[in-house]
Amino acid sequence: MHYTSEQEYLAHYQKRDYDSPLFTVDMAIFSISKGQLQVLLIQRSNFPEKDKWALPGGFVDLNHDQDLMTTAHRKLLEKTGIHTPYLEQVETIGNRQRDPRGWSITSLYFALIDFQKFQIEETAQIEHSAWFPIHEALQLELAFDHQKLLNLAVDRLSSKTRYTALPASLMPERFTLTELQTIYEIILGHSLEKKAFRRRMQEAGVVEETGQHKIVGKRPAQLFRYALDDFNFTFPRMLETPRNSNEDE
Amino acid sequence: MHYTSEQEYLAHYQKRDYDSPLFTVDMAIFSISKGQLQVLLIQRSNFPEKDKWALPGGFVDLNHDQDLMTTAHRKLLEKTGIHTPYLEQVETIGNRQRDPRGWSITSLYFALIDFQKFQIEETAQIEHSAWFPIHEALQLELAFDHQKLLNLAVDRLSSKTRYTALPASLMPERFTLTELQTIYEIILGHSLEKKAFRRRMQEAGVVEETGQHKIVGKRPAQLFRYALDDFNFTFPRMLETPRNSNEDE
DNA sequence: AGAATAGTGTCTTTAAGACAATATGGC
DNA sequence: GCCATATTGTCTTAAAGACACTATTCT
Repeated sequence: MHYTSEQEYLAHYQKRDYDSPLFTVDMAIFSISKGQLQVLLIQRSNFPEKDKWALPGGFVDLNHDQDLMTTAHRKLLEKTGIHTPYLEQVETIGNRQRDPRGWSITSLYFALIDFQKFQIEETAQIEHSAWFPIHEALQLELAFDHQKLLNLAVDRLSSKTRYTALPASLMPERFTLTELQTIYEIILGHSLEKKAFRRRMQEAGVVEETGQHKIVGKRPAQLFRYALDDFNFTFPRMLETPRNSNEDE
Repeated sequence: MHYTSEQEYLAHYQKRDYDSPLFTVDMAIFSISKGQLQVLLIQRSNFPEKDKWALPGGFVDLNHDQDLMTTAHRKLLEKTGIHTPYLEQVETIGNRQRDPRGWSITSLYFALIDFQKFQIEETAQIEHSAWFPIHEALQLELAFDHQKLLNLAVDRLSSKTRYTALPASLMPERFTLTELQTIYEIILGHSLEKKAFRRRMQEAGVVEETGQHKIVGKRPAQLFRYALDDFNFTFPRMLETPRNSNEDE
């Protein structure tokens, strides 16, 4: 059949003229608690890969989702009850082997959420979900290729931590610089120089003083807030690993 | 129906249980010629968006493509006859508006190819294709959301040029440092300091001398080759824009 | 006063920018 | 020798690391 106008073409067009692979969105939802980077996993209640732990994810809702980001936000909301944190697309993986049902594609997103705000959404929660420290999660024999996906997300997070202000999105509204530095250190897996860290954050204008203080135990600490619109601020240099320490291994 | 084993589940599983969006791979194929960054566009011979210029792209071949990267390589080969350049996934865009046929998703890749090696593949070439300088391409009213896609690819390329050795993948086997610097300058849109550029490349061990020289006209220049395995080397600092120049605007 | 945590002073180091000076080969 | 292009010397600058020192509050 030969069409002579776009209208005519679209009138005759049927979805499913082309065989289309399965498409899903998967989420690596990160938070920090107990001094460790944690990831939220769900235990699958259905085949395939029933009973295995997996990254939360699912299909696009063609009727309700405006775009992929919406799908990711919806998944996040379903699993955590949280609505507005930082979401970033990591990578899209597609091949014939990753799912026993055949050719399938997933777009992987990661989310960074403030642990204090958070509570697992129990409503209509068929599947178990739980937080795992990253290194435990990676030893869990996850469903599908989710170990690889989780590694991709962790790598992206730690690499961006070296040159952006992204970890600030894990913080509550107000926070002390020591708290922020601790978050950086947890993600990076090594310590940072206090003076250098504070200078970097303040001189770049990434954080600003609120005037308020937080008394925890000893000397009260100044409370700061994030001073920029988005979390994609890039520093002109990478953070280094401490110059003496022979790296962990 | 309730299944009790993965085998049983898979035996009854049918594709198309879920409505799945259209999925394509689109390519921003870059090269450098005549002192400008160029992109390869094709003129669509079919509906929708017939006759408009577009990024080359198409559906996954579920029977032959191993994974998405293979699909991208295949598209590149079909359009250019070239087989092994640098390919990188930029982003995956999916929403309801971008294609008149409904919800659709595209994974955008970019390729960097050595213009000297290249010739447009005329074999079985139904669609016209042509190279355009980026700024011309962006004024062309491209099909679908391809202007947005092209912008994403260009942004990724220039941002990675600021802190990686990626542009080296645009070079032939052997090249002079002046040639490489020129490529950087074209992509970035501003000049770079000669000494600083050479120091950066050589001290990081990104390039190595071949011992050979190239006599163009005046003093012969040393020929270098790329010294690393992959093109993802990251420098510890960003290139700056020249400190005096008040930027272009 | 002593402990603990917050915050600063300041010297060193790394790698980039600026710019002038030198080197080489064609004509 | 003159010109153009390649290549190097070396001073300055930006921003990070190291590390010691001061400040504030609690007990």
